[in-house]
Amino acid sequence: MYLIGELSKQTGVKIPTIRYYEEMGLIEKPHRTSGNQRQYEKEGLERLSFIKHARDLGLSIEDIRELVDLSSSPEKSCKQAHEIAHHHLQFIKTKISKLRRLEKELKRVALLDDEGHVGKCKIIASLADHRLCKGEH
Amino acid sequence: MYLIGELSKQTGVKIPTIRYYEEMGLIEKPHRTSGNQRQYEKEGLERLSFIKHARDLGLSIEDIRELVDLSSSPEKSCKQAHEIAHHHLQFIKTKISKLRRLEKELKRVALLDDEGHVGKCKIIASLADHRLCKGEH
DNA sequence: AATAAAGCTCTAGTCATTAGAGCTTTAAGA
DNA sequence: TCTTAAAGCTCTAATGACTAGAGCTTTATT
Repeated sequence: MYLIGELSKQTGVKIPTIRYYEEMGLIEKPHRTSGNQRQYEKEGLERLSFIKHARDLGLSIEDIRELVDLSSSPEKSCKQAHEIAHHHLQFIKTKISKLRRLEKELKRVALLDDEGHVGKCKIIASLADHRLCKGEH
Repeated sequence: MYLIGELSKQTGVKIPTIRYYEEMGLIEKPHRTSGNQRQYEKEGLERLSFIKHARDLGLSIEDIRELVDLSSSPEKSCKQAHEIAHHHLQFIKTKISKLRRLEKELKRVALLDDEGHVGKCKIIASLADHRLCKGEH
């Protein structure tokens, strides 16, 4: 039995976000007290944790809605859940490799200054000169 | 000399997005033809490519504005440039390590299905079970 | 000269929140 | 019991980074 503030603390999801999820139909409308305040049960906490977890992993609300819907019809759902997870894994992998390339490029740029103090600033020149990393991303 | 459509094709940035970047001050206002159409030079193309790359890598508009300002204002000191470059390098490194953790977890989640078709879908169960990755995100 | 394609501005919509105004309910102390 | 303070409520509007559409003008081609 948690009020929204407690639920927020437990899950790390901010209060307006919880209400937004409710409006979006991601979480069930909770029971209200006589004074109209939301009152959550353990299941509400669990579902919100699930959503938080999936959001942290970068899944979209729609992805999550799919997963949530799927979890209520478990017999034909695993394949689809697998697809969603894999699709997202691919997305993350691409992102990582792109970031590695930028890291390399930024390192190159940042290190220039070690020798660059003799003449003009080479960092700026290098940032402006995009040819050096053409085609890499 | 490109019109906006050509620039869009060359860079992969959609036309309204180019105009949006202009409004945001990320790219310079280009010369207009007698008929008021935007006409870009090589430099315009290069800057937009740079922005596209940085966006693909997940840098925010504000991050990019800093880099762009840096690259187009040589009066700024080399020290400042060095600081900004390093700051972004740090930013990228953090981002990479965060994504690596997500990758690991998603792999764990996605691979579950290899054995999971026997019983209930373990992907959903795993996403719901936050204990398995507590503290990681 | 006519038509299609591409350009223009301006407004409004998207997603996933987040912030604020202005009110009510609840818990705790005097 | 009365009074605050904290926490709740609804509703509206803003954020960031686009994206789409209406309704018009310019340019290229036949």
